[in-house]
Amino acid sequence: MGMFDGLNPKQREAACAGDGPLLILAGAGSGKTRTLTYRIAYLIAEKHINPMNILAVTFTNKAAGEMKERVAALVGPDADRMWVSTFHSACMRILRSNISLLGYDDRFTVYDTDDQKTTMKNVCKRLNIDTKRYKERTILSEISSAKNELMDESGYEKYVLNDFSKTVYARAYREYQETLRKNNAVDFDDIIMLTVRLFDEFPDVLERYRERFKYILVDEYQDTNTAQFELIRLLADKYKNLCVVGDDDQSIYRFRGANIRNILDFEEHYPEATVIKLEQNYRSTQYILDAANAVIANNRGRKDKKLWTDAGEGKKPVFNQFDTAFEEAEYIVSDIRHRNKMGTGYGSCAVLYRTNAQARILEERLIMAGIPYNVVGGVNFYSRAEIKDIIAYLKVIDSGIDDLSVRRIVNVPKRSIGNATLEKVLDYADARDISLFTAMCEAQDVPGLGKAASKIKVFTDMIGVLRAYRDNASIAELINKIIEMTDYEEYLKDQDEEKAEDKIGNVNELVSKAVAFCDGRPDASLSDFLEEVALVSDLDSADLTEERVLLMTLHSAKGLEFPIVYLAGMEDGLFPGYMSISSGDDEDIEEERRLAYVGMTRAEKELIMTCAKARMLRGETQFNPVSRFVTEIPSELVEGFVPGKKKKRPADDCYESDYPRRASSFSYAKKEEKPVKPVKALYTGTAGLESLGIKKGFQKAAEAAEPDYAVGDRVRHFKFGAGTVTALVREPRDYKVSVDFDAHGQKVMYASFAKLVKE
DNA sequence: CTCCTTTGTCTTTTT
DNA sequence: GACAAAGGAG
Repeated sequence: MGMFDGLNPKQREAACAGDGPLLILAGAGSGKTRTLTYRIAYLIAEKHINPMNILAVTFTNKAAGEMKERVAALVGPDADRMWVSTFHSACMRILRSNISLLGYDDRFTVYDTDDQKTTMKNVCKRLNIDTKRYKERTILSEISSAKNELMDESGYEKYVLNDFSKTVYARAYREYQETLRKNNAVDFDDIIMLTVRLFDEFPDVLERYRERFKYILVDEYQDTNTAQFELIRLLADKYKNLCVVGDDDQSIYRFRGANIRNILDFEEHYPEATVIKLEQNYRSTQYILDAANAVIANNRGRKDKKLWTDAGEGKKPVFNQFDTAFEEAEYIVSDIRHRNKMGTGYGSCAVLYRTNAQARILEERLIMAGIPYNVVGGVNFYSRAEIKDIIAYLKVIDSGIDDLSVRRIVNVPKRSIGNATLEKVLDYADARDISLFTAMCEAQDVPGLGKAASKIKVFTDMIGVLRAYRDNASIAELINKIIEMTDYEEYLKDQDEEKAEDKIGNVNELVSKAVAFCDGRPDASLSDFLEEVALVSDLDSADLTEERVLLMTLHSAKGLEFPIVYLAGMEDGLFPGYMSISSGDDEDIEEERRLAYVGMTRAEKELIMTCAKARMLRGETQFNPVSRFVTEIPSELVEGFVPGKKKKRPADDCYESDYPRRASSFSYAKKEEKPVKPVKALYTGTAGLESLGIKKGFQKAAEAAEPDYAVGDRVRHFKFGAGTVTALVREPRDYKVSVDFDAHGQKVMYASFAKLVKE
């Protein structure tokens, strides 16, 4: 069978495995997507499965698009009839035709993170929840976790009975959910949870989809959360033709509910499962793989596997430490420029980092050096204010049920409709149980409005005109009409002359996106467009083919590969992040380590790791030691001096002896080490840290030690000088200390970072 | 009602 | 250090 000649024996075994549950453990760069694609092709071409009966699920739209394309290349247009989509868009499709069973209108909208936050703010106001004590974000993430665990508001209330500190969340959850329902909206997590509920409560619906999707394939299975797991389980339970592909070592989305146990316990869920391991790596050279293997080996409870390659040993990974983040960026940029002179294209280089904030300093240096680059991720295109404004207009034109959108645009641009007016209309709407927009249409009946009623009428009339206009115009034309009727460009210029140009550009970009969306599907409705927009991120459209250096977070880099990879900011406190260090939960550090593994295995030919001794973080200079992930690499596998590298120590008894020992944290060199200065010409030298009056070393943040000062004591801060302690509050992870500084006034800071010295 | 100033919070990561 | 939200003045 010629079709499968391009696969290695293991890949072929996986692609051509028989029916029943199948787990493909695919290490980084082992041809995972390729194997999955061929498996689908095998089902269609060899087993003559009707493509209609196949459901392939991925996490990103990009992955879905690529897979569909690749399958089409193998089996032809038949591929169009199968579902290849993300969890979210698959569920959206199911909900669109069935959500009325759950009591929602089938023209429901999807709230993004911003919308959720606004909603929660209103909820807190209504329930008199003190948002100083319970932040909207915290409440929302609690609700999100609950939904990822399939706990609806009633379930959560029961769960909370054992924990009174959480009753506030339970109240907020219920009110939040009611608000969403009133607005006929769902959030991201609802999309999955409601689909599961639909299947639970309506077995006939489930049965229909079970018959439809006789073959199910899931990519990146290690990133599924409980709700997604349950969804797949329900669908696959009848025929059990479930093929999942993943790598437990690349599970990096625990923070948003991914449950690594889903992949680790697959064989327990499906005892009859076939398991195939893909361990041959086609991406990197041996040194890089060895280094990555050495790091990930420090994690416990992983599926045993070891990547190998026949690509040759290649070059050793390189490590360099610098005095400041500025010098680090300088080095990376000059190294890229040097390589470019030697013939390496800019497009071959990628700089990966832990947090988006690190991009800025790198960008500055790249601009100065005149090197073309792209930053992937960061602020999502669709969450920019100007785009959200236009989308809100579209949503109101489309349905008007969604109060949130109405409130967003009612006074944008300024129409002299303020909060007081809005509150009156809102009261009127509440009393009658109608939507805000409907109430606004009856503004003349709303008591106490006075002149404001006519202002509202101008607005509702305009929406009316736009609605009429929509009926025989394309979406792009409609957007242009909105801009024209609202004088939106004028509004942007009034706001900020400088930024206006960019923003107008973005709005035009949205028009192009609308044109592209309608291209090839003339019957697409406004609702379809809005749905697409809700589920798409601009990560999906990132162009990786240009000859530009790419900057992105480690998370965004998953699934990609580059000849030259820089891992910047390899510092304990940044990567692994401060949060994961101080949480005291090993799982957190392990997740960060998997992230390091993902980063290292992106490199094909060369891996360059860098870090800085001092770095500006949250407005304060932080001094961090070399990342433990660097020190976990055996020195014979690294080029360059790793300071603070510990000697092997006798095993402590924290861990069972058959697990690799976790590297101990926060060991740092006691003696002064010479800074690595690979780029002598650029290195300007910095005064020693000590001269700034700072004690060297990283203060251990976990288990905050009680400060040796108390309220009323005189203390000294390295930057703010002398002051008096006015308050000392114990917080879960640290002491929060308030100091009244003689020269700088009142400051509140965390004790472990403030490094206050008692006088 | 709007504009301006001040204050506080934030930095993980995103479908 | 950046940006949003809240609060106060006109």
